[in-house]
Amino acid sequence: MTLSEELHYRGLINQMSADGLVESMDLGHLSLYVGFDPTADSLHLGNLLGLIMLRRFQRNGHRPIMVAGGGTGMIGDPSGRSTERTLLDDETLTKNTEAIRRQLERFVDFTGEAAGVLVDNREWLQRLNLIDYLREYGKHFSVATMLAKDSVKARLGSEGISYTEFSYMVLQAIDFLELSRRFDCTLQLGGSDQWGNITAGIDLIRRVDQREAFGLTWPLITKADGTKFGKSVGGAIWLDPRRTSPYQLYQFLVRSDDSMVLSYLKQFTFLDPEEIAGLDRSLHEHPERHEPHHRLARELVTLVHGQEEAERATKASRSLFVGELESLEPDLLVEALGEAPTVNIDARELEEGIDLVELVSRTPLFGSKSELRRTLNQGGLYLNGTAQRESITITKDLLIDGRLLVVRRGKKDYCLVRCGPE
RNA sequence: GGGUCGGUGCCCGAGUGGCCAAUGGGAGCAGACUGUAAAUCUGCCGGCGUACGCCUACGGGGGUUCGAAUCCCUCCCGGCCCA
Repeated sequence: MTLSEELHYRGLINQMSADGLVESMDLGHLSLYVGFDPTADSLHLGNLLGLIMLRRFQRNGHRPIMVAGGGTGMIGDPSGRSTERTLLDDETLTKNTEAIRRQLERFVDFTGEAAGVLVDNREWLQRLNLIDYLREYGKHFSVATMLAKDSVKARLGSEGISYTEFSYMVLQAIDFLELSRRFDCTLQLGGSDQWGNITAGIDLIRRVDQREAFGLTWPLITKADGTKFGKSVGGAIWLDPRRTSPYQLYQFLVRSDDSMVLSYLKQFTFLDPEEIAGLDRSLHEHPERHEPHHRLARELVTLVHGQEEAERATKASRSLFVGELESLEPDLLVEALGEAPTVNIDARELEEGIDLVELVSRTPLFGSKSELRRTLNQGGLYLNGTAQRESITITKDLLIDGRLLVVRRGKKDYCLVRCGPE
């Protein structure tokens, strides 16, 4: 299967700038880039597809270039946003860019013929001065064309857009031009919301250097309800394990909708079509086994955090959701709940006994005592696997192995309470 | 700068002197069903207290009133129209 066929099969092509792209794509030896803006000090699941795309191309002999947007990040991309961004200060931006660079480094191969490249566009964008910017680049942009971009149109129809954000596409176009000169980069990839920015670059390269460049976008990845993939209620799913633990990432993926899981497997993993077909069968014949879901979770946690963490997350998930957690060996229990939040309490407090509500309010499981009481009344609070309907007094004899309590909210949220001196 | 309409709980959006912690929808949470899925059904959904209750809240501040999200003044912010 050629690269272009594969991308089609996987549902990873939304738009392509020219038919000629297919041929050069299938021949190999292109240099291509994806940009990552440092809006936070970690990438999130939404950025993952860009990284995976670069890998797919690299496997087919193309050279991947990752651009950390230290410069563009100073302006703020209006694409896909209904509101103006707050400008990040220099210090934050530098810190974020550094953090993101470190994450990016782990995703492509920097050796071999198609060795990857990592650059920060601040390198060239910061050197621009206003007069040069307007004379050298601004002159090539038609305001009418800029106004016609979806990202701009959408904003004009809602809260408006500042001149600063309006100019964003020019900066991204300059990036593409710069990369085409430095690395002979002739292809830019991005999510579908990047189309306008990408074509701005293609146009600039044609006007200034009379060269042909290409663009390719992948579709917006959504959840079954139509909202963006990679966001949970609490916010984004991060690639930094300190923000989103491997276990949480695993769980997020395992809970993917049946209706979406196959397309996620195609888009996010490197499994071949036969294997995916097998998982498809499993989904239909034994939906309760969640095989595709676990495979997806396993693959991505491995990709992001490595083999070892993936093992741990898998094991923890299996212990917590298959079979009786409370019959586990205490040590295994601690191991399985290693990813869950843990609170410590002093053994002396249990001498007199402590109120269940009081104890559980110290866990991060509930936002307030009212919420906790509500859940308790509704039978959604479990202590050592048994639903509690009203507050009880906790004493030593309720401890598992004389040292542990397992608190659970609903079906999925655990907290481990350790009791000891400390 | 002038005119005008508007700013309500996580979001949308009713309410236009007391019955308003505030209708409704969405999101969220819990329960039932199941498969850690979807759909569906039920309950909850500002905080604190088991509870009669108290506190905080309808852009900010001030005022009228026994009583204000609702009336008045003022300030801030946004839409539209005029300049």
